[in-house]
Amino acid sequence: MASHGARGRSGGRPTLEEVAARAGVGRGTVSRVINGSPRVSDATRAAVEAAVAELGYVPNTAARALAANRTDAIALVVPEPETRFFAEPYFSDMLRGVGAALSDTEMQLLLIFAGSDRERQRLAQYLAAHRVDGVLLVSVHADDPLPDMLAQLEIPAVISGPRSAAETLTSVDSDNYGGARQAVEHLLGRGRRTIAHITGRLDVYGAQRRIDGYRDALREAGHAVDELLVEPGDFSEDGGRRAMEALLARRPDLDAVFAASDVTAAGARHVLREAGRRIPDDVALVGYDDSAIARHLDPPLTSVRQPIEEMGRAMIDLLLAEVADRRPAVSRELEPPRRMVLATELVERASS
Amino acid sequence: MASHGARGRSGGRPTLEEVAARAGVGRGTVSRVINGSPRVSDATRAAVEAAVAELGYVPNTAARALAANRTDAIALVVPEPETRFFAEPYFSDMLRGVGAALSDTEMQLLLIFAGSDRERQRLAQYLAAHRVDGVLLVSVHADDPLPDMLAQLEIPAVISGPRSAAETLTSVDSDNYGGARQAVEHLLGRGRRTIAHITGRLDVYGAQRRIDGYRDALREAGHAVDELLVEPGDFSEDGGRRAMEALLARRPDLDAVFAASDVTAAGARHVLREAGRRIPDDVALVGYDDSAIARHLDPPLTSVRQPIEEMGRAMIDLLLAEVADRRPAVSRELEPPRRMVLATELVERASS
DNA sequence: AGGTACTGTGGGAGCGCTCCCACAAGTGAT
DNA sequence: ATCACTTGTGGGAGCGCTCCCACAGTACCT
Repeated sequence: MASHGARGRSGGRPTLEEVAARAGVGRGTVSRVINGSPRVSDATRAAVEAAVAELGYVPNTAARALAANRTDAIALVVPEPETRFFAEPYFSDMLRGVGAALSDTEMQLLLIFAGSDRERQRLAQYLAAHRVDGVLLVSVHADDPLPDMLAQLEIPAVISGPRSAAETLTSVDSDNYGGARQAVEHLLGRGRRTIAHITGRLDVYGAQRRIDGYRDALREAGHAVDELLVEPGDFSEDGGRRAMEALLARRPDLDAVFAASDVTAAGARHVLREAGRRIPDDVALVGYDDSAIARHLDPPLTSVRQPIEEMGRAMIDLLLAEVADRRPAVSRELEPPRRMVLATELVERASS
Repeated sequence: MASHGARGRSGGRPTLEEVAARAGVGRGTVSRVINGSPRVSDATRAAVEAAVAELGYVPNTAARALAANRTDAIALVVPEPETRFFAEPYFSDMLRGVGAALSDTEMQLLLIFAGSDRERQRLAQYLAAHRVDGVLLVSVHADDPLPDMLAQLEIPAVISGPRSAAETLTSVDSDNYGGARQAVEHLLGRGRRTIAHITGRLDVYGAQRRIDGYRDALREAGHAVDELLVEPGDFSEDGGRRAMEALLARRPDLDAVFAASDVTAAGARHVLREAGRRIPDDVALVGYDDSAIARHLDPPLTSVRQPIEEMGRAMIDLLLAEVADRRPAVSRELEPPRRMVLATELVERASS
């Protein structure tokens, strides 16, 4: 390797200093132009820009990061194994939204999986080294220590799907409560009266909100809520199957099912078919997520769509704002966390 | 914000200097310990490690990058839109292999999509800024300018699937030639004599090698190669359909088809069915890739498996080596590019 | 005329590390 | 005892930038 002192002398990449010399101005002025400061005269700006173009100057990120104490990078942390990431359209939609929102920014996006213990270990190191200015957290379980860790390191973070009503991080969510109401009101409007609900995992806040929406929609329509019609699931197909069996055994007279996810609905559909119930003639079925599976089910599944791509966009907007007006944690603790809730949309198909 | 001078003074992250003071040694010694240099006595090493643990020291990446002129990051560049990345198992398998090979390294992996012009623009800037030490290139077309750009910037790179026999970059590939031979020899072994080949895109080197393998296998078994049995496809299902129609029209007596991809085979299967040919009774069918589609086809498709995960691992090994013994480009040009070819495996199923 | 403000600019200091040179201390051959 | 290495260590210089202070120049009030 070349000797240390001679490293970037002539053949290497041009530096700020060289651009300054070329443009006949000082280092500070070039820096101001590069960073878009308004305190530069038009003539000077033009001269600097010409020098930049002539030399093909590109700022050295490491030097900038060191001097300015920022990295211009944010991480999308997925606390799941990679397999799930690729399997579920949720993540790719989210990534698309995030990517779009970031595309007119200098910010660089890092995708970090933290499914295994080992990966979590690496992530902890990574965050401790402050290698990103902010973190996007998706699909976090209620007892995950990650959010606390971020708070302690004072790294700005935005979470999709708050962990509880008392979420301390800035959060973006879809309107789980409203979405559930839409589903139930739709079923009521179709003349259904005995509407069951297969819930999601009860330790997921969004699942709780869907239950609330289900109950309130019934109540406000003047129906009593029969707890025999509510059966816990876990978002999985198998869970949907088991829940449906339990429901059919308890209330064979039910005429509609609202499932907390499309996959759950697919499991329920299977059991209903085996029991000889026709969909939607005997039992109407509504799912949640409007995932690919909803379109391909037989019959196509009515489902509640969450605007996932928009959520990704919103998360970036909030995170960038938080990174920009980063303040001492003290004053931060006094403000309530920012929240954003996006509307859902009922997509009607043949199953209801 | 706190004043510049006071920034990292007391509340902030510990620095090398502080660790050195704590351990009662010099800055250089701490640096040696951190970087695993052997030129440190055991006692000193222990003292430094204790200080590091007590202070919770984590090296500042930006400072290290600036001083050492490296980033400890490499990029996996995918010159495709994100959608394809998520749709094709090829990429997720590759990512798994790459991730595994990297997991006991300090290297950080960046995933960069360069499907649109805009994204390519960003990538160019990114590379010009030397923000990564090396690049992994997957799925590059023959006329892509990316490799030249990398060469000019003197950024180490490894390509999966060389663009031609004269590929100048270090490359990792599966044995397309051998894989095709396996497929054809298998069909010959099953007593088939009139074996057609639907090729891949002719501008893809791997597709050419599969054609070579097909021809040589037939020739060496003492059969003449009938060019009427070779029809160009493009790896797509539709291409497979069209090619199969052409082949059936020209040589209705064919008794086997070797397709250059599983998707192509699926298209061919469709046409064969419509023409009333039974698989494998009338026509045996073999695909390439051993993708999910092969398992789910009716009948399940015999296919040539490429060890994609291993290829990912191999790419990392080669790239890290290249990054490690980075030399002036001059001496580099004198050596031939390194190449690695991994064996394929025929997975036999009901279609042949 | 003097003050006050603002605009535009140059350049010192410093970010936290790595690299390398200098040098002390020990080891063994002559 | 001298020389020649080797091993371990400290610290200066420098990586390329940002931040900020200082200051010249101009404009506008008293």
